[in-house]
Amino acid sequence: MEKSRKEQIIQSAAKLFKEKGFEAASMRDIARTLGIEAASLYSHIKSKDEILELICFRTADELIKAIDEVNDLYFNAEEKLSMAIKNHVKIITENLDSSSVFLREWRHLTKPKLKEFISLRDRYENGFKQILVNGENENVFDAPDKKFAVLTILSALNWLTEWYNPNGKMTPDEIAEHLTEFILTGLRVKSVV
Amino acid sequence: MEKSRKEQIIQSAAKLFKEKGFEAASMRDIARTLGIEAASLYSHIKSKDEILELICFRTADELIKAIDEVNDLYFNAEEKLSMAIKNHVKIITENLDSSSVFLREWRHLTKPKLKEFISLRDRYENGFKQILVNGENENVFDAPDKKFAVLTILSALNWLTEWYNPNGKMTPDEIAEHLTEFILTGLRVKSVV
DNA sequence: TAAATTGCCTAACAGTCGTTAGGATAAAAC
DNA sequence: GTTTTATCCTAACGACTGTTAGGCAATTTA
Repeated sequence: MEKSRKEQIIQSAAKLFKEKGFEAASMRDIARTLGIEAASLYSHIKSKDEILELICFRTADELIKAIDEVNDLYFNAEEKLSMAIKNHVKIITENLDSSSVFLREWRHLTKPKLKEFISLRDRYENGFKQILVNGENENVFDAPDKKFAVLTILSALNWLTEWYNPNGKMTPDEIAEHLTEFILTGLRVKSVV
Repeated sequence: MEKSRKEQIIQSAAKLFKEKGFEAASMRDIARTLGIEAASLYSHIKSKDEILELICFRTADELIKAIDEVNDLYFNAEEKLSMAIKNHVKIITENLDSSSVFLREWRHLTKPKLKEFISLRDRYENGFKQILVNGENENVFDAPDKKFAVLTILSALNWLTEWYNPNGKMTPDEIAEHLTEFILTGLRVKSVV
């Protein structure tokens, strides 16, 4: 069975929102990619805003589910961080369009939903923060300013949407490995033990 | 002497483009913040597109000038990287609105200017890449995939526009220091030498 | 003092926007 | 066989978009 019309609409919209931005992509643009008229979209969705909400909140839910799982399943902080990064990279690379919209276009969410979204995002960041606290207790991480560290880590992960190419040489897992290595040990030459 | 009207327009536009996005911010919005009519803007600027171009290319020029200077003035790779990061943070934090537009809204540049912009951005990235090559030759950096490393570093720097608060506790220089430290040595506990 | 320039105005343009109303057609469910 | 449901259509709405034309008043220059 192929995807429901609604799902097709959301997918097309995500691609266009990514390419042109939420405001610049019109309902008529979305309709055109599906070979129908703009008015016909409204048999499947309530509004343009609703499409954006669906895209943003789905991705948010997926990320939160992943970080909660990691914090539940693993004990070791290094392992936790490594898994969290792997999951993040996986979710982003497997849903490039939605992820870009999630990261770039959430600003266009309207009032009540916007607040809800931001609190979800904060919750995700706290999941990462928790890992850093764990790592400090285990004496393997050194990050005095946790919030700063989390934002720096996530920024490195999120920029993926700007340059990741599904046809490139690196697989998502390789990217995750590189990033983990980079985040853990930085640029400096590793001393031979 | 206060800023020219043109400069005021660009500044107001940058703020609005940052807050609402390029497409969502209208000429009437910009005019309103200056207490004039939208049509009056055209005594000072050619088009909405021109405003975006001015914002994007100014920031690009400033960044490129800074990286070229660093590569000219310093020899030591670690010092170079540290200075490059410091300059980047300085430029971004001192021009938060323009920088956000530069990073987020450049997609809306139109055809010929868009290409020009991308090549400037590439040139900036190459400036950083050069530093990593230096560091490898000096045997102080270990980054097999230079492009990957540069993108990861820049992503950490660029996310600043998303969370930096001029009224926050950290000064730009402190932020730059933290970032340099993070990029150089990562999260891991530093062994006592 | 006359001429030119600057900075703004009102009015309007052609086009696009998201969305609704109301109806047609075909397939699925009862 | 009738009703429901899904999917699409045309036509139109009011609002808003970037931009131009043409003119008025004040300031600066010659």
